[in-house]
Amino acid sequence: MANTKKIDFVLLGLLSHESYTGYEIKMQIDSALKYFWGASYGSIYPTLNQMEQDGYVTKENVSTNQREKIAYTITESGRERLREWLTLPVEKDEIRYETLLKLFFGSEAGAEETIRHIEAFEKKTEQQLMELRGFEAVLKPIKDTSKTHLYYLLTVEFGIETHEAYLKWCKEVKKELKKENPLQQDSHL
Amino acid sequence: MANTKKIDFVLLGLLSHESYTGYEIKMQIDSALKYFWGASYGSIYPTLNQMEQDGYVTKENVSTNQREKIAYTITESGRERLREWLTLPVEKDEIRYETLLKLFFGSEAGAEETIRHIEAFEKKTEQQLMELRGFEAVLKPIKDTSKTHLYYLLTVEFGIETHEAYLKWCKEVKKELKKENPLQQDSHL
DNA sequence: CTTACCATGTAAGGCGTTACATGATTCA
DNA sequence: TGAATCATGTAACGCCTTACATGGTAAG
Repeated sequence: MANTKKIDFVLLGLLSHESYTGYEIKMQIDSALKYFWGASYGSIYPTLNQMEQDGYVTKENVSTNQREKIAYTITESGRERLREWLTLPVEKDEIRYETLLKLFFGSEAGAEETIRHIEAFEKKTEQQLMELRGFEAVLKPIKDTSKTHLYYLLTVEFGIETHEAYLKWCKEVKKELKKENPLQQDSHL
Repeated sequence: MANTKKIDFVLLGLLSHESYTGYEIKMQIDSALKYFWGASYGSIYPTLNQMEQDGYVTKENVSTNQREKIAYTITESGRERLREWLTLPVEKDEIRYETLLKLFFGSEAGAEETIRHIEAFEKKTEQQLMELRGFEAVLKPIKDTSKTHLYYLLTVEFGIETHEAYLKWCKEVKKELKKENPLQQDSHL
């Protein structure tokens, strides 16, 4: 009851910025939203069709030659639905970090094994942080040219702050676990 | 294929620390794991029964008077299965933050509305941070008495670092959004 | 005596990923 | 000419939450 599906609002939100094809929506999700949300084609395309039937979006054939291409545009009714959801309180923020699970149960496998997971997490975090800083560099200069740029930038700043915190934490964890297991050196590729 | 369910390992992991009833497992998940994982009775009880049939845990009736109570204990085979999973690389760490979604699409609702979500997030973060510091205060003095305490503490430190980062970020976001909407004052209850 | 908590479980159904299916276009 | 990318979609199925069902015990 409390938990309604969010995919409708993800699509409506993206389409409130500009018109997109299903494929472009997927690309947006995989770049801009990927640090806090995800979705697959198997949920995007059917939802788009459903929302067209419900009058929240309109579809337009923009095929070039033989390559079929359908652009979706939000309607006023769709915008209203989005705004309505936007005023509702947040239902749930959740994280599911398998890395933390493996750390929590790490005593069964030992410090050495656990350090490996932390180092993998650290490496991934560093890469993502670089990407986020790239977004930041693009968005910061244009943040006053459009509201959407500012809001986008603020979510990027969230990613940066949290990823920096992750890295700081990784260092502490490694230090602590290497006390457990004094032979362990920094592993290099 | 890549994504196998984790509930088995959550239960096995908890039972590797000590024997529990299904009810106690749920309490553990809702206190120690809740910052990075969740599970409901509807998945806990059936999984426990399945794992008993598979020989990963044994059950023991520990009912007191009329109150039925079943304690589960991990077997050597269960421990092996846990250790095996522990050596496998992490498949996925994910976050699903509705707050970030509402911020990303915030331009449709406006700064004032969006600030409300940030303030709600900030308040919840402060409460959770207090709870995490409580855990830290308990665990820090005993971290050398058991490996499990140390690993538990490290996950608590993760919560503390990230929640502090959240709070820092909330301040920046509020500052930035209030520029957008200069009439907005700090809201007080 | 009733509310809150202890305790175990099942059934229905939602949600959404994974895998599959199909075909055009671009580039090396 | 084969691989990568563009592009749309469906079907199967897995996973897990929600809601329901049942009953004991402790405290006020």
